[in-house]
Order: sequence, then C-alpha cells, then structure tokens
Amino acid sequence: MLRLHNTLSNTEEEFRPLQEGAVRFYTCGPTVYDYAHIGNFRTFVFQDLLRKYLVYSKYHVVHVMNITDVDDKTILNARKSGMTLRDYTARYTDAFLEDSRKLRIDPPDIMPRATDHIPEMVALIRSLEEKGYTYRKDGSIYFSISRFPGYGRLSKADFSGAQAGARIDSDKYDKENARDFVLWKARKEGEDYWDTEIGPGRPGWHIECSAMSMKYLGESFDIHCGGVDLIFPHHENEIAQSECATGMPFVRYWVHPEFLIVEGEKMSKSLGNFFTLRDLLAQGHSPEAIRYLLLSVHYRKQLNFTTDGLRQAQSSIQRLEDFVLRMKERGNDGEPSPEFAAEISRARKRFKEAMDDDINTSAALATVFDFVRMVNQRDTQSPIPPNDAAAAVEFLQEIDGVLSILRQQPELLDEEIAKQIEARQAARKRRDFAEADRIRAWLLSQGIQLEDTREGVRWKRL
RNA sequence: GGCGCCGUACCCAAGUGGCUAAGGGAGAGGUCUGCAAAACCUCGAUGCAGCGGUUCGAAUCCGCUCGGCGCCUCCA
Repeated sequence: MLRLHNTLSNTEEEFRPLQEGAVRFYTCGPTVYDYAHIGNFRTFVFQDLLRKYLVYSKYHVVHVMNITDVDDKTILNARKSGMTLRDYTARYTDAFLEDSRKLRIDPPDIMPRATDHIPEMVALIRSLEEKGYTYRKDGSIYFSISRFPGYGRLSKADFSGAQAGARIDSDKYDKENARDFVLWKARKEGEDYWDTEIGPGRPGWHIECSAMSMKYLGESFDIHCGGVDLIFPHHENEIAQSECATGMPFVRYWVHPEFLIVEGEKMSKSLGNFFTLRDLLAQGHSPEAIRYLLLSVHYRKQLNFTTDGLRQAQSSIQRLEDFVLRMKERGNDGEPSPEFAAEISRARKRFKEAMDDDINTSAALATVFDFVRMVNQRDTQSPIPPNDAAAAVEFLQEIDGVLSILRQQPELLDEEIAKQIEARQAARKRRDFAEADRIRAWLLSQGIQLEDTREGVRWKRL
C-alpha cells in the first residue's frame, strides 16, 4: 500500500482515496508568462511520476492541472509584446505542453484555463460573501482570515495574534489584516478585466485553483500537489476559501516536492544559473538524462542540479539501455522459465515497496539496477535463453511505464548506415583494418557506436 | 528575528535504533577483441561533518559546535 507524506499532518500516511480504486488528483500548473524553467519541471516530473505510479498501482486516476493565464506577469508581458492576453498565454501554454512532452510528462486528463472559469470563481466568491467571510474595499474583495479558525493549519503558522501585532500595512490593496488576501481585484486602467455581478475586475490568484479543482473533482478530493513554496500562502488560502464556501474538508493529502538548486545555489537570473528546458536541450543534454536526474533524488529533498549530475544520469541510463539492447538480441519466444519468472516477481515486489514508501525513487532505481546486475551475472555464467531475455525486457519496459527514462531506439538503421556496417565487416574479414577503422570512425561521427562482441557486431545510437 | 531542511566513499545518492552501510557515476583489475572502444563481471566507506550523551546496541535518538541550503514577499 502506498504511503505518502502529507503536509497537513507532517507525517507519512497510508494513502486511502475517498472512493476505493479511484484517485482525484489536482496539481498546480504553470503560470504561462514565459518558458517554464528546470525548477518548474522538477515538480511537474514528480507529479507525472506520482500519477503514473498510481495508474501502475491500478487506480483509476483523474488528473486535473490548471493553467494560470491571468495574473500580473501574464498581463504585463502580454502588453509588452503587443499581444492580447489570450494569444500571449496560448503561445506559452503550447510551449509548456511541448516541453512536457519532451520530458515524457503525460498531459493531464483535464487542463482548465483560469480565464475559462470566471463564472465559477465569481460564484465561489459570492458564496463566501453571503457567508460573511469577505469585505470589500475600492471594488476589490478580500478574504478575512480571522474568520476562518483553521487558517495556518497547513503551513503550521499561528496567525491568531497577527491582527493585534500587525503593522498597518499601507500597501496598494489596503487590507484589514496583512495576511488577508484578495479574491477579486478591482479593474485597473489598461488591464484586462471581466464585467461580472461582483463588479468589473479580475480574479485573485488563489481563487482559480479552488474553483477549478472543485468543479472537476468535487468539494473534497484526494491529492493536491505543488511546490513547497505554494504551501504558504497559496495552498493555505485555497483551503480557507474552499472550506469556508462548502463546509467540507477540501483535500485529504497535500504533497509538496522540494525545490531544486543549480550548482549549489538558488536558481536565479542574476546568478546566471537559470535554465529553461530549452536551454538545456540546446546544450545537448538529452531529455531522458534531465528526467532521470530530476527524479533520481527523493522529491522532498532539495535537488542540486548540475552538469556533472546530467553526465552521470546519462551514463546510468546507458547501462539500462545497453541491457535492454542486449536482451532484445536474444530473440523473443515462449514463456519465461518458472525460476526466472520468480526472479522478476521478486524484483517487481522490491520496486513497488520502494515506490510505496513515499515514492522513494532512489531506492526504486536501485532495485532496477539490482535486477539488471542479477541477470547479467547469470548471463555471464550461461547465456540467458530467449524466453527469459524477452521477459526481462518486458519487465524493464513495465517499470519504464512509470519512470519513463529509457529512450525508444528506432529498431531500424538507415540503409546507408547498414551498408557501412557491412562494408566494415567485410574489410575486417579481409584484414583491411585501416579501412575498417575508417568506417568505424565515420559511423561514430554519425552517432553510431559499434561494439564488436563474440556474437557479432552490435550498434547503438549515442 | 521566526519556521524548516541537509551534511553518508572522489562525485551523485538510499538507509533514520540491531544481520556484511543499497544503487549509480568515476576509477582500478579481469573477460572479450586485429587493435581500440564499448559491453559485461569483480573490487571499493571497520565507517556515516565534529564533539559529548542516552542505550545491551546509533549513521539512525538527544545536546552542543562547525558547514551548506530553503521558506517567512511573486515564485514549482
């Protein structure tokens, strides 16, 4: 059974969904004001992994991820680029989906955009107004945290004394309490706005997640995921809004992946260590290596993202790919021997145990490498027969359905490449090694590495 | 100032009270090979930042010290 660390209780809990066999899963998606950076993708890769593991564990999963397409930054950037908000955010939404695809992140089942759900947000705000949780000031509507006793439960902060001791915060929104947050922002000159029954303006950031998650997943749902930085204030505020509006517990399990740092320092544009996925791919790193590095460290631990780490990740993946390649050569017929099938069951069990333990990816990867070494050892003693080899490949692919780190190598070579390999073999046969070496070097320059083995020549793409 | 995380071999990284401290990368040795590379196998910390303490027993619990990082404001 899966155990997950729940931020609400600050402990690991057994995961039991509200409805047996089904998981209602919400993840905070990107604000589409620019290309997503590698830190964003740590969180998104983790969420994808969690989702895939839930599916692997036979749950029916409904995954909702929002797109925040209206906020200060999107409005500002759209205006700077002379585009409409809609066109501008559509461009970066597409870019985000394309980047996600490269990292083998599955698209969510439902991907609602904030601007498509203004009526739902307005309804939620009205309901909060009717229940007396809000106040208005200059056309904006604020949520008063002092009226929600549970405020601070998620972030473990005590706000009960905040009012008395709070400095009068004379910021632009004129809140009663410094921690109060805006549900609806009054229309400002030159900014996008919506004419609604609660007045002209635009939604605050927090309300969109409450409105959209509850619309698609119900007033109570199972898992809500987002980076640690969202615990406060974003998720704290979501709980306040949602629970005050519905009187129901909002989310059962809050799961928060830690931050990523780059080369030992916080990623920031001023330090010059700020990378988008596109930057890294342009530098020649493979998406698989990036994904591997992102998920090789437990999600609740800070991850130090380095070029050396990427290099190591690439080598680690290579080991697994070489294994699959070698086993595939053995052919594919028949059922595995009972003994080998038992080895696979054992490996699968160990993999699940690691993943069940709060998604312990480091330990899970270790079980995969253990399996590979075990098979290789046997293979060294006496060659693995085709039936067992095929089962081994199938098992690795099963695991990769969760991890998604193995490249799908094209099975076929270009004709030209195939010809050259043959030509080299011929040259070797007539002991024209100069020619053979020339061809080998040429192939390498084409990204094809040859391995001369007892069984013959093998190629692989680098 | 308040809250929190981390420090395990050359590098990355599991393990959080009890068998020989996972796994990967790099390195060394071996197998194979025309050579080379690749691949595969083998090896690798008597010790877990330091110092004290609790315990029959600690990397794992407690205290102190040193070092690194994060959050408390927009942020994945």
